[in-house]
Amino acid sequence: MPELPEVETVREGLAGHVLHRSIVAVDVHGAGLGQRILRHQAGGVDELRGRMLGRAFGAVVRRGKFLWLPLLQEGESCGEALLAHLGMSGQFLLPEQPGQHRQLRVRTTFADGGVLDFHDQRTFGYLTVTDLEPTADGGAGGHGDPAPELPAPAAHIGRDLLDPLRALGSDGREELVRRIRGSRRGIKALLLDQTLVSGIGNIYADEALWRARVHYAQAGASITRARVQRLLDSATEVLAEALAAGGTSFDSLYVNVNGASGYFERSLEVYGREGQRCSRCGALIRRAAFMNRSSHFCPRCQRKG
DNA sequence: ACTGCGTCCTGGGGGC
DNA sequence: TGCCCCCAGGACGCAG
Repeated sequence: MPELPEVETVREGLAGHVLHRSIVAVDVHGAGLGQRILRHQAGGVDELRGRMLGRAFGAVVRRGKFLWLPLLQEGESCGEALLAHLGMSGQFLLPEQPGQHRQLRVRTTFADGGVLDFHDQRTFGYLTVTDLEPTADGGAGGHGDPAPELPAPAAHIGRDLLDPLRALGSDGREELVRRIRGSRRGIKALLLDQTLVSGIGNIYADEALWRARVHYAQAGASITRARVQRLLDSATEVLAEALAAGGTSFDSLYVNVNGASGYFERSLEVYGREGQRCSRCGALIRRAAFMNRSSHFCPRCQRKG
């Protein structure tokens, strides 16, 4: 399941291959499922083609789990970008020998004959060309951004923990801690709230909570400032380590742009390890429902205080 | 304003 | 062997 480390791995893979190549065709595959990928494009594939053909990608930018590729017209920015979200199972693939595949949904063809394919089994992902607008929070859009602009549909997304500016401490870490401690919601709901801090999904939320020894249902307002800081540090560390490993390919729905799996799954301490022993204390890892999702945790290390 | 739950979707796997 | 049901969950819309 693509979260920040997986999306960043894809961003890096795309950035090395798709820039400054003229787009000559955009085609939808898979009947209704391909159309569903374009559900946020009001004018459908016709509008998508109208805004992509003859142009080229100038960059590949990511904030949280959102990816976008600013478009160039005659080598100049045109204020528009192809916005992509991978959802649960979206994949960008750069096949050396373009062929058909059951889950191929949208194919972009470049003038040199190369293609960029978007695959998606569950079709929670989407592609849409949208206008760029200035960022409201003052920073750059995110990783890989050439300008402080965001696609309109992603403008509400918060900065992520690997954002270069956040890492420098020059922005909202204190504001984030304050907002977490001002909420009565369970801490895992706060970690997953993409408007507060983006990029964290179910796997890395569980892993960060285990590292910081925090129970998923502990109310934000009941956690000390120091513990919230430690939790954010843990989340930052696990995201960075997973990125270094190329991401987590837990259920094979995530691969990089060359079709290769990431290998962070072997480093997971709680996610998918129900019934196995906690590496820290030996207690049996449990799985429990929270927010209609599975939460994996150590009942001894992570107690609700 | 804030919170939480239902919905979308496919394929793999377990149970009978 | 085959079939049915459940489960995985990111983001958003809506109800209370």
